[in-house]
Amino acid sequence: MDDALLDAEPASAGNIAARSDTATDPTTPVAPPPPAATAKAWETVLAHIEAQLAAGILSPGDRLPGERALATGLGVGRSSVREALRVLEVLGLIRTQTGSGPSSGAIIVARPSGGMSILMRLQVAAQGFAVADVVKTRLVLETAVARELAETRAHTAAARELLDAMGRGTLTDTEFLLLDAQFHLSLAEATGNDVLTATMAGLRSAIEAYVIDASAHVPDWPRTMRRLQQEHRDILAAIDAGRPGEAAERVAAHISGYYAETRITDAGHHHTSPTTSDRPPEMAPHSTLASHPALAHPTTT
Amino acid sequence: MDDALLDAEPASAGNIAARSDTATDPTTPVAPPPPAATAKAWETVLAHIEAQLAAGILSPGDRLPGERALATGLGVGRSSVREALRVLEVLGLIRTQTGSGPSSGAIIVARPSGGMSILMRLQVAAQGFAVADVVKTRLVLETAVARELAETRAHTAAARELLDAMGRGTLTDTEFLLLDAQFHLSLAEATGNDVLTATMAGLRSAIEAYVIDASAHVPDWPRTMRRLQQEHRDILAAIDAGRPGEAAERVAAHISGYYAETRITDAGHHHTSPTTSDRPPEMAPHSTLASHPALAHPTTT
DNA sequence: CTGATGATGTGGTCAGACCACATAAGTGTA
DNA sequence: TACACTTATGTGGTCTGACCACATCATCAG
Repeated sequence: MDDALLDAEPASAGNIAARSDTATDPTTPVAPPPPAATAKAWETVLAHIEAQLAAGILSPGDRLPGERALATGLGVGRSSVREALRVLEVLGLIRTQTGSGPSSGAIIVARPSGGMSILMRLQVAAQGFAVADVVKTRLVLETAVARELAETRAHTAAARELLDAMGRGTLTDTEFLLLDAQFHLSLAEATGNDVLTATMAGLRSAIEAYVIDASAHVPDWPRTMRRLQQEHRDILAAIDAGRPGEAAERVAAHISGYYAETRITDAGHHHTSPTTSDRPPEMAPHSTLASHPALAHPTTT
Repeated sequence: MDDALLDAEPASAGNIAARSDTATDPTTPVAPPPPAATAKAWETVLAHIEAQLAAGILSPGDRLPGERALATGLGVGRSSVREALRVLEVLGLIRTQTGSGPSSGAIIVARPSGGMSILMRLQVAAQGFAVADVVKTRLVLETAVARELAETRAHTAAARELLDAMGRGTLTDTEFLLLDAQFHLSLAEATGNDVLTATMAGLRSAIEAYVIDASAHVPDWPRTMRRLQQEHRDILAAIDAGRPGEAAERVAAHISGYYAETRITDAGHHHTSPTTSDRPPEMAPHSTLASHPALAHPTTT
């Protein structure tokens, strides 16, 4: 059955980004430059795998053929295969592992949160996304999440546990904000909507550095922390009580309140208010969070 | 000034995923295996570029050092550099071009829509995203878009032009749906929120194949097309008249109505209603759209 | 039956070599 | 001098071959 995974050009044709060069088949008369320029080798590989995913030939849990087999099967070099696999890995579609045995090689996983996070994080870093827009979008989504949870009386056990964890002991700002992120994410997860959950995870990840950095500038952090914690309790109470309108309002106030207090949305984009300071425009916070490797595939989802 | 772009370990330390091996600097005492296993070479490259983006050293329009320079500068092989650059390219952060001169090489662009699209499209293909969840999320976002546009009386000229284009002449289903997608996207763009716009583009792209496929099963397509077109006009009218509630309601009805009619949301995920047919579970539509290369970076944004 | 030991196959990485391409510099004319 | 042509030069794109570390599995001695 592995043969199907390597069929580059099935007789039925229609495969995207087929490579006519380097192919040993003399029947196809090269086809001058049909639509656009010739597809790049790594795009061929990516298209091939995407087609097999879309056709259901590959499903989560399945193993991809080895890099060498894919290369020879598609008529490309192994390095091109690797570039495509690297993309798939970062997007959260496959997981690679060295060694031998059933769990080695590239395996389909379909974990979108990691890819969403790195995408949004990098776009914010590269000034493609304004922090203010990230916050606004999060506001829209999380308000809808709270409303839906209240309407459906969804299970919020995970959120409550995180709420309790935030209440126990004295936490540093970073520790609290970590739990805070998990709390908000657990609300999204409670909807059962994976798209929503992954998007929320990405949005949060994109501005995480800014949030943490801003907490240092809050005058009375313990007081702010207590207020946020109380707001969390109120939100959860409104959800559990089945009051959609109140839940949505409280979420909106919670989010916009914090960002207004910390003025996070003032930083980090092209059209930024220039009145804040005279440093080189839009310096990013820290820029080096030790716990922030290039790929922080969150294990949350 | 290119020197800064190659500084792998600035004296201030703190760089993520620093590679102590192959480095010719004997000052750093190797640091056994600090947190986890050694970072992969391509992660080193990615982290290095991300750090420079976050620090503002790299901005849109800037050129990255050449692949060979980057490789020697970071002490990795060129293939590892390429894997990192490939990821950045797919995520819409850089654009590469062969040849010489100022427009060649890798250039920071920060175009998020393409990356968002391929991410969501692949996740749907790999069954990480349920089509129903994509539609639900789109419903939430686009409802908010319509409400905001009506509240702010935003400019909707682009949307109106597309509306007119959809009205002219007789269009095939595919042509109409293409304009339909652009119409909805233009609404998102009108908000000026790039995050929202990119997300909407990704969501649409993820289910585009399903939408087109489903249109073939609509019994009376010209009638459906006229109805959709009328709904478009009503939505735009509500927005231009500044009636947020009505605009939001009409958008919600428009979207959920179409997907209910075509039953698109019945297909394409793990927990799918098994009663529909007895084909191999969840066959994707077509799976090969000739106009659908692996990377369809939309030029819309 | 058990434990050590090698064979096998995986991804991860690097070095080197080409190619196609686009610009820039040089060269030759008119 | 001005213009056309030719030749470097440097870019990404690709392939090949070679290692390495690692994890499993088959083998074999005890």
